[in-house]
Amino acid sequence: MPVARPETSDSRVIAHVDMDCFYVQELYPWFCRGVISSISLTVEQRKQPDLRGLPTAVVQYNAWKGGALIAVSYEARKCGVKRSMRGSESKQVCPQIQLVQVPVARGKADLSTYRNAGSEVVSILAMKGRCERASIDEVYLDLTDAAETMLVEAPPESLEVIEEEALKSHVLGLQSEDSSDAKENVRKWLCRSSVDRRDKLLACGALIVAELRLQVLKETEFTCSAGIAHNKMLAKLASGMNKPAQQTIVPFSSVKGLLDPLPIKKMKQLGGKLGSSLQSDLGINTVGDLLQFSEAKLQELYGINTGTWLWNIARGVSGEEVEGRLLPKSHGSGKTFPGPQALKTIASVQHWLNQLCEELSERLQSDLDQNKRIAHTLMMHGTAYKASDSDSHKKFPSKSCPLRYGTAKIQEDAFSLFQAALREYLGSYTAKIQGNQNNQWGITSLSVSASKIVPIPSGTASITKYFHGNHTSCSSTMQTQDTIFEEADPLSPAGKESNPEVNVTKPQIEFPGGETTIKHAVPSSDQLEDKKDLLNDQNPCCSSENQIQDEFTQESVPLSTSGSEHCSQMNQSRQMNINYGEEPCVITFNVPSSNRQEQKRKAVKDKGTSSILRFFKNQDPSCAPQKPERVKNTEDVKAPLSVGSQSRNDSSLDSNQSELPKERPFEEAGASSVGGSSQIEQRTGASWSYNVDEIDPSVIDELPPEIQQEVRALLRPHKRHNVVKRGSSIAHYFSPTKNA
DNA sequence: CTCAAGTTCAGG
DNA sequence: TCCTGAACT
Repeated sequence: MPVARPETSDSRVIAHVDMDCFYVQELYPWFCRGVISSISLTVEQRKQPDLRGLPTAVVQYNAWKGGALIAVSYEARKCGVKRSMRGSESKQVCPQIQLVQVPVARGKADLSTYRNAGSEVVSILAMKGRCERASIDEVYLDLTDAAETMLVEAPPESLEVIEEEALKSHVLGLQSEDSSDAKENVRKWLCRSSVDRRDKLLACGALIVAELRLQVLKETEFTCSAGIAHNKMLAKLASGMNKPAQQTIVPFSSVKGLLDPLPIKKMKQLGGKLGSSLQSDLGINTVGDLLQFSEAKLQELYGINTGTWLWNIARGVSGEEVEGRLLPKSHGSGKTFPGPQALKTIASVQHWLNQLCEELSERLQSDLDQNKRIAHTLMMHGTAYKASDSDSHKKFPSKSCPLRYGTAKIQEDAFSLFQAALREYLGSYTAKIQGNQNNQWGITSLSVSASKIVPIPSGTASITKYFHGNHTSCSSTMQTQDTIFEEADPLSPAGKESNPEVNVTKPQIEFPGGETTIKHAVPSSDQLEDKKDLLNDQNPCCSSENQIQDEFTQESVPLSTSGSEHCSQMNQSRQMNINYGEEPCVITFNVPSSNRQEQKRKAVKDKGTSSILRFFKNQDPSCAPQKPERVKNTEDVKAPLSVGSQSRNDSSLDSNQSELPKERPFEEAGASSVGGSSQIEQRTGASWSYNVDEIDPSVIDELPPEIQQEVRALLRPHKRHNVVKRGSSIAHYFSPTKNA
């Protein structure tokens, strides 16, 4: 008999909150699903309040056929306007339609407004429990602790008044939802005193979520819909059931009734190919239909992990943790160049890469300033076609390299990556890469992204500010800053006391394959002939090589001290770099703070431990990677930043030519080819010896909590889905073995 | 085991 | 559509 398994997850209280906009929703019901649309609408409403109630659509670009619709208003739909129509097409169907444009910057859509709006809301929702930002407008909350606290200190039945908002909850399985006394029924349900503890916890969770949603409304004018259930999957499912601005509770006893008739494609990971395979392979349509298949059978068909996952979700079981993460793991910027717009010259590719990198760099700088995080990997991806040629089906490869801060360097590195990729794409040495009109290739999309973002010690914030404050006025300080982070230890996913040697080999880790690979990855100078003015005397664009070399020198210095302290090198090299960069300033060496040891909630989490002390208070601030305060918007520094960065960065095809020479003097003075490293060596060497005395070179546990958290997170990239822990029968699902 | 690169999925 | 981001292989 298929029954949802209790296991440990059943007493958790998980909420999924999906933003929408209530007052907007009444006017624009189609906007219920996202802050993106809501925000753009709000902005537009302020500008032009007349838009209310009119057939409206949000459109991206208008160059070609009026742009692409990303959101269509209810009124417009009545006119027959559909998503995936072109703007001009919608005009034909609905001449009076109002088209609102997504902001454009650097020739591409700019979503920073929406990202910031999402951050605004997240910062409020994150206050009552562990919060995971699941997308630009969704979060998961683990409210277990808060709900348990509430149950002890102020259970619903003890309250004289229940929030109106909570009374408007939908309780799956509760009778007479639409009767006139629906709220009274909900009240009774919430206040039942002698029931399953799990339901009482959900009731507490519902009260908390209701309050959170009200607070979001008050402070941001956005509304949210929410689902409250015992795991993420169910919460997510529930949050979409009553929109907008409503919340839905899934009592344990209603899980089966919810899932059994649910079309399989509605499940979170089954909307695509896997869902289709399920339908065709098994001839099923609902989640309930899945119950008849054994776990072994599902594993046989779809692999160990997926099979087990399927078997579990069909029973409402999902052990996925709510990750305490409010900030994105990566930043990216991309653009497509469909059809005739395909890029056919190196110059045009470089132009667009520069635009993309400019945006990326700006966002990275904001992240650094506001969240004190550094990204360590730059990735470039593109799609391309090849006119004829044998293997025209080959895909354009992605390439990555260590990320160096500074717009110009990012641009330079991204361009190098592109050239390496193009070379590979076209085959070893197809002489004609530099394209003119008669090219055989075209680039139909480009994107750059930054990942492996880790926090820097909080004490260095002042350093960051110091340089940030100065770098706009003087490019030398900018250069200095670049150098700092260029040198920053990548903090690659190593650094566990178990194998400290890994740190020593870090260069290889950062750029596997060693030098040979690197040489291949980096375009050879002869291929840059057409752009030699770009890269001339500088060590030919080999950003990667520079990076490697720098890191080698960086590592080689400490090596001279002793070989036995490798485990601490990671910390110290990081510290010393910062010290080095900060030389003109006052700030003292930053010893990893050992307080705030509550850091890794993992330790406290699993059982609902006695960490229940507060109710309706800021709970466990460590869910925020950095500060318990607000999530910093990632890009509201645009104004001050653009003054410096935009002016010094190209807006034309060959801007690099004017830009690079400007920076080169500093590189040559400080870091060109061999000499540069030596200078760095000296300084870092000095800092090193100093730091060695200052710091107890132990291990990871001595890092600041934020670092620890991040490092451990890197060490434990979560395997696919769920599965309950310590559950007897399904414990083996955690087996590290991968399926094919 | 980790990594880079490829694929899939989900949103607005 | 186009753009963004996460996760799995």
